[in-house]
Amino acid sequence: MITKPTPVPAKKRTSIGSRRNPETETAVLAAARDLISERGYAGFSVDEVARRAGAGKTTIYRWYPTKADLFIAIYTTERSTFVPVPENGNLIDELEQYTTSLWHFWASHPAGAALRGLIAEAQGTPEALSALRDRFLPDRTADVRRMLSSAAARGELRADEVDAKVALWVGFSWYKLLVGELHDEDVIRSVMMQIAEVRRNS
Amino acid sequence: MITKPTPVPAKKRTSIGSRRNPETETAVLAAARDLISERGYAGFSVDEVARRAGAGKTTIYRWYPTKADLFIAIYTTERSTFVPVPENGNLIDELEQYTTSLWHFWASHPAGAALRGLIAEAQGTPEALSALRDRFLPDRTADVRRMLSSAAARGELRADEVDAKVALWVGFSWYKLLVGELHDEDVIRSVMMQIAEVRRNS
Amino acid sequence: MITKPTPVPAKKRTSIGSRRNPETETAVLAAARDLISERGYAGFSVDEVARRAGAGKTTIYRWYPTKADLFIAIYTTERSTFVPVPENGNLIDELEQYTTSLWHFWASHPAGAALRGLIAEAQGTPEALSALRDRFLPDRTADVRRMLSSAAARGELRADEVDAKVALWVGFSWYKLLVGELHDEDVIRSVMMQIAEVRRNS
Amino acid sequence: MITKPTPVPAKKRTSIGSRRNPETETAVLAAARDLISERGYAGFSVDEVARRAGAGKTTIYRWYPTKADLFIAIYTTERSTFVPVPENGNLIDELEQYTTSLWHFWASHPAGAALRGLIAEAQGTPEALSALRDRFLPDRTADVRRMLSSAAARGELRADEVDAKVALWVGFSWYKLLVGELHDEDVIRSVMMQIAEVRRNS
DNA sequence: AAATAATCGAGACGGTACGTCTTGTCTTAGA
DNA sequence: TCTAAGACAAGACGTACCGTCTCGATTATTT
Repeated sequence: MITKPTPVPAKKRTSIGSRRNPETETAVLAAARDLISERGYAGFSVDEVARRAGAGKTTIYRWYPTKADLFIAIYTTERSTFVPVPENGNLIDELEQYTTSLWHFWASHPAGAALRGLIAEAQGTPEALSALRDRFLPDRTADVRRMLSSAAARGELRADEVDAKVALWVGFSWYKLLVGELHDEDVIRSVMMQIAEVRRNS
Repeated sequence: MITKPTPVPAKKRTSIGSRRNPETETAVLAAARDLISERGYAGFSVDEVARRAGAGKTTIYRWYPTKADLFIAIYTTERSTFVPVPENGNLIDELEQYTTSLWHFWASHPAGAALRGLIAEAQGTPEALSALRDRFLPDRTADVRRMLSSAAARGELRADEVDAKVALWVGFSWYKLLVGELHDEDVIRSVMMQIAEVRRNS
Repeated sequence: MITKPTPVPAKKRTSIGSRRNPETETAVLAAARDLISERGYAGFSVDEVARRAGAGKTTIYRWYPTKADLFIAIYTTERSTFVPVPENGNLIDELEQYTTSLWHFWASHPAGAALRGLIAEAQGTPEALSALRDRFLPDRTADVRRMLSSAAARGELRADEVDAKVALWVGFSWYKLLVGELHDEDVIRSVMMQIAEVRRNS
Repeated sequence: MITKPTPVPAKKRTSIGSRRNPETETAVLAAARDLISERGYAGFSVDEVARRAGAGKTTIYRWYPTKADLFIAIYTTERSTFVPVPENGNLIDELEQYTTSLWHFWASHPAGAALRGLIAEAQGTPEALSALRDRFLPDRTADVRRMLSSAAARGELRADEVDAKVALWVGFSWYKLLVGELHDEDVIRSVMMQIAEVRRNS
């Protein structure tokens, strides 16, 4: 009763036969991106994506059997473009720059909302949880892991600390994303210094 | 879809007048606790809580205008009972014991699922987000903040590090909760050592 | 969600002890009248009457055990004032004037909506049906019956026709009320002539 | 609270694609018919129809946007089968036979309850009122109008009386239906004679 | 005066219906 | 074989109302 749901399918697309139609693929992803950034996790529905994309629901479910898969797809497009991986030999600077870039990316692109959706979804269904943990996380923490490993190789920290530090970094970034405090960039540097700190406690 | 929905309202309760009926309150909370631990966030519905508690939906909505409020209520009961706050003058030990207790609590009580639900809910609705950030978090991080502040008072770390360390601790614990790795207790000690580490980088 | 429901109880009334409070009685009836004329049958609720009247629901239910009773009460006040019973020895004129007055009354006072509500209510609950048939109807058709009986006494129609004619008159008036055609006064005269007609068929 | 709500979906029906499923259509109408005749207007709910029919509520609302539409659908099935239109050249006999058949139909089939529900519903919502007046009535009074017009063509009554007589007939029949006096068939003949009477008053 | 009894407002309560929404499955018809 | 369209069962959402109930205050009558 509230919203006229933007029925505009722009153009008519039809099947191109027994191969996946790339136009449709694009349209679905674009619609999903728009929707998640307009309305957030609540207000995101497969029906609405289909409507906006002018796609059949079946089509969407064929490619993305789980909402989680769809969120991952939304997230993945463009991330590498927008989050450059710095490499200047100074771990703290690298971490700070990378984290800042990432937060900007999250705040300014549908990807942030998509990740929030993915995490939320994972709290409900086991498939989404394993998609998050097994398919999403390893890839997405690779950059930070590499920075830390390089620093360890340079002797700046101990190799057996890397895992813990990665977990700390992911946890911190997610936490700020999930409570909606991405604007709070001032804390980044001091936290990254903390993470970069070599441990001397027994 | 899966289970016979447990229609059994056990006993008949009647109103005790125009003041809140504590029996009903108990029944609702108990039903909510059971439900979230049986079925998780998906599968948790106010309808079902009402059905199990033998309560009217209106009653539930009267007390808990938001699902978030209900989750907080589920979480809050018993937490203090089950998560003792250690105090032995050794920060790392305190953090380790406390975190371990908390993870046990999360893993073994509906509270864990409730917090997961609360965080998920917060990704959808602004009310839930502010409930999480403004009403839930400050209270629930008070213990750790106190431990760290005490340590700072003892000169074991710098006072201006406390906030960052609290955020790191919360982020890390949430992260492990959200990806379902609470069983992975081995990492706790090394991470707590990292958090407890005094920072010497500029 | 739509309407701020006009909560204003103007003044605070309190109990005057172990006797019925006439102020409250007046307030309830006034609120009920206002409500039914503002919102019609749907949109009429005891809750709202209580709210507007500043009365307790229990109080209302004490006096009017059934919604039907409340409708009858709304209807009854003022009817005699507004619907004069003509008496001029000409049956057709009497019927026409009386019917016209009645339709005006129905159209311009809450009473019309109240009767519609009463009839609708009677389709749902047996109590309302018997209130309508046994307590409401006999009284409210007495005037027309008297007109017809007088005409029969004057020899203008047969005595055994009266019942049928009363039923025809009631049916016709209700019908026009129920389909919302009270404005259609042009038909009144021809129908009343038809009703006043003496029957000559065997 | 009274009755075991008969959940029995007998068989599982599934979608037959992007066309309306006639099995479902039948099941919904059957359930609606049963329900209205078992429980009457109060006690009739879309929820319960859906439950009994094993249909989704959305499906029902798709076909019958208004309860009024559903009532009309219940009413319409089978009416022509059960209410034959007599044609023997004698207006009074025709009216009497037709009215008697109709009352029997109303009394013995869900249709009667459905019409009562429709009329009641029309007192609440404008949509239902216009459905009743504009979509239901013209069709359903066509038979009687035809009888009267034929009689007028035969010179038995004046053509300009027909409308008034139709209104009288509808009003009378509804009245008896609405006050639950369909068993009172004895009055039919005398009333029909009255209606059939040619008017001689000026 | 004190005790008793009725009446009041307020509103909590268990139920239940409303009409809308979303999910994931399924079918058709067209390319 | 893939597509858009959309029907479908299931059931949750949050709001509204029903009629019953309990409270504590207020008042009139009885003792």
